[in-house]
Amino acid sequence: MGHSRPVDQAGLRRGNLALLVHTLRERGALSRAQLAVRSGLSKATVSSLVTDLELRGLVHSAGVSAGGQGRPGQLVDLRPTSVCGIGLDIHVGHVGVVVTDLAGELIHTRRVACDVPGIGPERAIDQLAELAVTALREVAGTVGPPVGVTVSVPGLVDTAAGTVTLAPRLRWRDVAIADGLAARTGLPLDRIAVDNDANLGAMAELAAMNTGSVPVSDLVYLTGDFGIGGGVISGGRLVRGSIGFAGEIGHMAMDPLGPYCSCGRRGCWETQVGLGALLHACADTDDPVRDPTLDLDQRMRIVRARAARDDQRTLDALHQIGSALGVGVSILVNLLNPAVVVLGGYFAALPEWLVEPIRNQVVAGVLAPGAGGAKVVGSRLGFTAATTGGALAALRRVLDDPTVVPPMAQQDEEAPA
Amino acid sequence: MGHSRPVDQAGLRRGNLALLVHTLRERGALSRAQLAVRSGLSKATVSSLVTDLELRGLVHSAGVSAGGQGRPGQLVDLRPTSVCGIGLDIHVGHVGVVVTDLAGELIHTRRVACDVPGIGPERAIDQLAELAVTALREVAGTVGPPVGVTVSVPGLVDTAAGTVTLAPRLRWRDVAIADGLAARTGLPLDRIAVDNDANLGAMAELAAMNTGSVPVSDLVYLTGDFGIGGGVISGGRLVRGSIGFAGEIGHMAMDPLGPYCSCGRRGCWETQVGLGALLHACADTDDPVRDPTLDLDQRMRIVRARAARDDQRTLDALHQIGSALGVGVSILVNLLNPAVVVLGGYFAALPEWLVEPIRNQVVAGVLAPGAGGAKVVGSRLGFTAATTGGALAALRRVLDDPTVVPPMAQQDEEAPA
DNA sequence: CGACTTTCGATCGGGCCCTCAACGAAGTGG
DNA sequence: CCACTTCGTTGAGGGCCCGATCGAAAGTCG
Repeated sequence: MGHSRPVDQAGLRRGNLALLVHTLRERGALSRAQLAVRSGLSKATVSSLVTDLELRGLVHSAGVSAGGQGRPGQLVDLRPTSVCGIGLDIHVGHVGVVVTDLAGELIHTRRVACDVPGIGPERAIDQLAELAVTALREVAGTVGPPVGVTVSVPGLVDTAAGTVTLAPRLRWRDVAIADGLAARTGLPLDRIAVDNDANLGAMAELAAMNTGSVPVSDLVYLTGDFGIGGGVISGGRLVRGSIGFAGEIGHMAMDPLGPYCSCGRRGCWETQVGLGALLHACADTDDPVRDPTLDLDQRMRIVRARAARDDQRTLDALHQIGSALGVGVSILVNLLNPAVVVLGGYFAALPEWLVEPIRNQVVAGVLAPGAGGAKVVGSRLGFTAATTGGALAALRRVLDDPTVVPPMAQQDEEAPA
Repeated sequence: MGHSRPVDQAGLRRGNLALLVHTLRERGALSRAQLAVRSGLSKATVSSLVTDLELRGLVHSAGVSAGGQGRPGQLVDLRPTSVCGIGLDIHVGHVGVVVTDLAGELIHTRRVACDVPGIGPERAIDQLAELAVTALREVAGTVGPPVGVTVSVPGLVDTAAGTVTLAPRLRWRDVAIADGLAARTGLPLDRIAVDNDANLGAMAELAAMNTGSVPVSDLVYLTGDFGIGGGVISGGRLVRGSIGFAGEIGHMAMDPLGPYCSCGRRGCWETQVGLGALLHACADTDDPVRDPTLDLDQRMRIVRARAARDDQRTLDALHQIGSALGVGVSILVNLLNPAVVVLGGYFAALPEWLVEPIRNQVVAGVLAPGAGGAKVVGSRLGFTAATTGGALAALRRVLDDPTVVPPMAQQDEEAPA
């Protein structure tokens, strides 16, 4: 098993620094005394840790706590602008970038249309590097240096090597993205990560979910346009599989007599619920929503408009897709018992019509009473889920080990680049 | 998220003690110097930790390491007899017990036929308690005190409360097993755990798998007789789901037009691959293998014998079951990318005929080339997997925190009861 | 056969970290 | 103006890990 992690007291310190940062992220500004209670550490230790974090610029004073008798506490809060995380996104038709601050707030985003399969890996990585560099230049005045970059890819990824093993829809195979980005941007290689888009989307949705009061640690995220991907989180951890290929859910065999799939098999789930199936069901060939040159967002807007005015063919199509989604989701819920199933990708544009039929199928198809408590919801992040997840994944380096940010000699506002 | 674990240096010590115990379990007897290298700790620390473990009776000297020049190392090894773990098992037709020593070696096992649904929970727990007490009496001379008891149940379990939420095949609902066992045996309540049979089986198979040189941390375990259960391990951790209902795999909807299932729905996987489907396919009603009064082992022996002498109807039936298994396993492999799929329950009695058709389906039905490296193998533990897993789960208490075993005043061989 | 080399394991001092207790600081309420 | 309460800092204390040192126990080689 992976139990090989020797612990020294530097690691202990790291863990407790991270504990305070996490506590502040979840609960907002707190006084040292409150931090001590929330974290379970002693007041003395919290004082020491907070001083440390202040020196690193990760937290700062935030006024005094009001109310109550006794001496008011001096609030401590994260200094969101201390560092930033960068998420990059490659898709078939575009590349994108998201920059968030330490609190996970979005501070910059951009998307550029780009025929990725057409121009090939090298020029696509050029584009990515340019996006990253310009984004960094734009946010340089308002936020600290980036702690990392994570690239989202719709395909199979070797996260350890930072390479794309196989991305059929990009027509990529064995592309060393991390190396390429490091060479172009000058960023250190160990701060560049590559991951699957559904995995990153799942992490982003999990984070968005956990701003509420009820913590969620088991979640399934579905993303898709023409293909369908899945991201699974169990116990707060991503389910990656033995070689990182988990979540390849679009090719579940749902119907041995179904239509042929691009993978060569029949009746894969994505032939039933992929964007192709929806468009086929709701419009004829010459319909504008089936115009492949149109942007995906625009086509979704058309479908939404038709559904909103109760166009019967569109409603029927959505119901059909929703039911087929529900059958597959039932399998996932039976197997994984998530607290939430999040619909991302193009599904996120149509929750009003998809959630209900899915729920019905799930309640009917899951053994556990009440579907084991599983809720089905539309994504809050939509098409930016994966990119946001990439930025959060980059921030995780700091969140899990605040000592990666070097202490500053003085209490300067900005760290050097 | 579940990040709320304040760390003090007692916890640090605990972690490093556990690290040594784990290292010894995996690598066998090692000298202190080797332990230092393997664990990443310093020699000085290892010396201190080993002295601590010796005082607790968990390790002992085991000769000297041969070969090489320089002073020979004094080998340290686990003292397997220091403590034991107890696994109890409830099934429809029997109750059972397994006792293992600290190394996981089986030192006692017993199975008693018992009509559990007929006699009801109270008398079934009586039986369990009696099994546990007699087992403890029998092993008292050869092994130390039990560190815990884990009860395996074929159904939905609330592990936190130690209760069975729902076990249709036992006709149990909301049965407080842990409380009942504690009252009957006098064992402390916090050392009695309850878990699902497939989960425990998965953990047992994982442990059996990891005695080899290639570590496995992603595994799917299938168990079944008339119903089918699943245990999923990802990254070395059990996938439990948000309320512990993960792995309810028998009721995946595989065929909307399939036969009716006991759950009221149609085409559940277990209607295709459950024991009922096999028996129905391979024998007429009056055939002895369909005699419900016969022991399951015996019926499997008959089927094996027929298949071994190439009885066509039996071979066809096994091929049919194997193919249907393969379709479902393909879904699991696509979604979870395990390194191994272990066939437990009655499947474990027939691997020669089931593994091949499953493999074929999986290779054909999984997107990742070579099925993502997933191997399909028969269980090594057979029907005792869940019970053995229970004993291992009980031992985990010591393995993860060796300080639960109190230090002895002298180097006595046996600890007091 | 004896000195040298190599490796092992125990011990000691040092440094880091967390905790407890004590204390001054900074408010509120009477 | 004085208790009273709560906050945050400080210093003493103890636990833990680590590096260095040293004696012990082999093998090696002349």
